[in-house]
Amino acid sequence: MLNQSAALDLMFQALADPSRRVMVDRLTRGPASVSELAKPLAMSLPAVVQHLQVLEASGLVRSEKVGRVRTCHIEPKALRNAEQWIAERRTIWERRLDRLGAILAAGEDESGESKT
Amino acid sequence: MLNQSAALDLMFQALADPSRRVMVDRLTRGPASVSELAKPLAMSLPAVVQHLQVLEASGLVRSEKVGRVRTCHIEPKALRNAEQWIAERRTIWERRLDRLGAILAAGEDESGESKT
DNA sequence: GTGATACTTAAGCACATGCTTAACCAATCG
DNA sequence: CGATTGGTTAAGCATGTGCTTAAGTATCAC
Repeated sequence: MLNQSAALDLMFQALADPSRRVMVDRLTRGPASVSELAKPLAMSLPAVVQHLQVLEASGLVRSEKVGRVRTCHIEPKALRNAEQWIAERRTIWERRLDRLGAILAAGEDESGESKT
Repeated sequence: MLNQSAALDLMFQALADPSRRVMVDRLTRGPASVSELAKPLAMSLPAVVQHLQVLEASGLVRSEKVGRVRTCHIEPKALRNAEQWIAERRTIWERRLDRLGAILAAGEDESGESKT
C-alpha cells in the first residue's frame, strides 16, 4: 500500500482536473463505459483513457473489461479519504478558534498570556 | 470571481502537493511567517514562497506583510468548498445505493425492470 | 551607517501533464 | 468473411510544475 501522503497526492491531483471531475460526477450516478464517459468531453478517446488511468491510479475509480467494453465505477472509500483529510484540518481550526475565543473571553481585561 | 470549476481546480491542485499540505496543516494550528512555514520543509525559501503563491491563488491561504515579515493564515471557507464537492458526490452515490437496494429488495423474485 | 534578517525577483532547468494523431487489436454485426 | 464498434498503444509536442541559484530590496538591531 502507498503511504498516506502519496495516496492523498494522487487523490487530490486526480480531482484537480475538471474533465476528471466530470467523469467522477458521472460515475457517482452509476457505472459507465469508457465511451459513455467520453461523450460529454470535448477530446479524443485516448485522452479520456489517460484521464481514466489517473483516476484509477488514485484509487477513486475501478474498471473491468468484459467483451470489448470496459465498465468503470467509483470507489467511494477513496473519496472518503480525501474528504476526511480536509474535515480533520477544518476541525483542528475550529477547535483552535474555540480555545482562542475562550482565552480572549477569560483575559478580556488582562494582556499577558504565557505564549502565542 | 472565478467560476466554480476553476476554483476547485486551484483548490485541489493546491492540496495535491505534500509540502503544501504540510503548510496548510501548520496553518490550521495558527498563523505563521514564511520562514516558519519553511522550517520543516527541505527546500529553499523561494520554493516555499512559490508554494505559498499556489495556496494563495487557490484561496486557501492569505497573508499580509507587516514590517519585513509576511504572516500567513488559513481561509477555512475555502477548505469547506473542496470538502463540500466531495461530500455531495458521496451523498449522490449513497442515495443511489439506497434506491438500488430498494429496487433489488422489491424485485427480488422478478427479473424485468424497465431499464438499468 | 553597517550588518544581519526576512523575504523577493528573476532566470533557468528537469520532469510531469494534457493533449494530439496514427496505427493497431479484438469482439460483434450483417 | 469483411466492416464496425470499442478500446488500446505509441509517439510526439506544447505547456505547466517544482525546484534551483544568484542577485536583489526592505526592515530592524546596534
